[in-house]
Amino acid sequence: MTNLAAQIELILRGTMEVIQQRELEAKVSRSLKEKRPLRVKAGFDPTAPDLHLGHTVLIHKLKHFQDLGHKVIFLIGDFTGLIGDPTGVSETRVALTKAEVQKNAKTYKKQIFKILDPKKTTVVFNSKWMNALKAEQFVHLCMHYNVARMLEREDFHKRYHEQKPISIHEFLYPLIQGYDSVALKADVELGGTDQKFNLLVGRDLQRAYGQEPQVVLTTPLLEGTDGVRKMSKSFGNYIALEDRPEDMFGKLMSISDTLMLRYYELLTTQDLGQVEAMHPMEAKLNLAWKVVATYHGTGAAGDARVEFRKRFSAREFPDEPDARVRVTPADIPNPAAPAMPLVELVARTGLVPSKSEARRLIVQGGVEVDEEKKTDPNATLSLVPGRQYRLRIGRRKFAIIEFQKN
RNA sequence: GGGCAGGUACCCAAGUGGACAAAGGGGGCAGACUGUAAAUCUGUUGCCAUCGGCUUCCAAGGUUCGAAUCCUUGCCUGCCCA
Repeated sequence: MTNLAAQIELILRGTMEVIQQRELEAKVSRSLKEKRPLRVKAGFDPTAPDLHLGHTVLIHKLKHFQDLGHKVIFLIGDFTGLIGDPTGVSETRVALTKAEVQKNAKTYKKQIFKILDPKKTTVVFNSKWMNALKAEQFVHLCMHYNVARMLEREDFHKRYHEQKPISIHEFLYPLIQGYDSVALKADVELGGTDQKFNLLVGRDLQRAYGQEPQVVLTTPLLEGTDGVRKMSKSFGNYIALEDRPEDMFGKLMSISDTLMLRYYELLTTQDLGQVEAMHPMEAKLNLAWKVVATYHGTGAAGDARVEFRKRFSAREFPDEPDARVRVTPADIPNPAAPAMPLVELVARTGLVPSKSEARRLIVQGGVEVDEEKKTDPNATLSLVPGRQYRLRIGRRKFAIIEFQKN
């Protein structure tokens, strides 16, 4: 097992807040002494997941713990999912049905094991102990927290003062999440920064149940590809786990160098010193490869890399164009001298939204036919039967035009 | 239920009878530059077309030679009062 200082360094890498660092050090050093791994918990609400890289920051942090030999407990909140986390919302969240929860839980499991080692990961569902809890025990649990403290929470506070309804069951959410920590005897719990309150309730409840309180570690929100706002589907700056390998690779290659380091920090276990020593472009290629390999396998990652080199580095025509257009004599007004306006051809690829856009691209020098730039918007391409024409449209779109006699 | 302020292109936002396909910013796209990037600079950003035309400013009506702009109704949003 790795020594204390090295462990702490990796654990703290990229984290927002540790409560308390002293406790963390004590726990780690005791774990070293007693050769007993820490129990590290992270819970996931199985709300409909369109998972993107931003969601994986937490999972990578778990991976760090796993690599250090600690015991990772991945908790799927199937019971809490039925309540709906009130964190950050301004009105009561619609609860999921059991079937939805089950389905989403499955998706989660599939995705996390692309990062975590399934053999070393314990997956638990909190319905297991929550369903077994008797009403009396449940009331007892509620005795350990009070309303005033609940209302200190910013979101509840706001809703209360705005006289918006807060349903009693929403108060139960943090309690149950906290009770999960008791049930699991967690040493450490991870969560996003917005989860801080819920995580802290865990500490209080553990104390109330005579356990040593867990250390709370919060992870930051990952910046999206624009490098500024948090990664989110609604900002369109996200990289989805189910993005095509080439898209994923391309998106990763177009991030800034600064953001690249951030992604290394939060999405890999690679030593950051090493990364900084690399040529930035190599480092970026490496990052893109790693990420794609994680979600699509090394084969796909290799292919994506080759493809990227071709398209962008060498500016070569790719093996597979984005579109193929077949032109037949029926499309030609004058079959004696087969030809078609370039604007028309570009538009027919479907890679541009309109003819106006095609015209614009041509004028701006964004269109090439067989490696030759065409800038005349009124140009016409003579078509030789059976011949293929290679069209480059803009930075990254390629099409093949074929003229067939029949 | 009452009052007030609004709803403009992908987003924010100006425009308050004609010169408006609609300022400005953001974002997008293209070109230059580069490391394939970022930053920067330049151009471009409704549709169709050779001049030019066509459809847009929440929706539906109306006034007018002419409306994003004025009127009516409806729908929606924010704030205030009950």
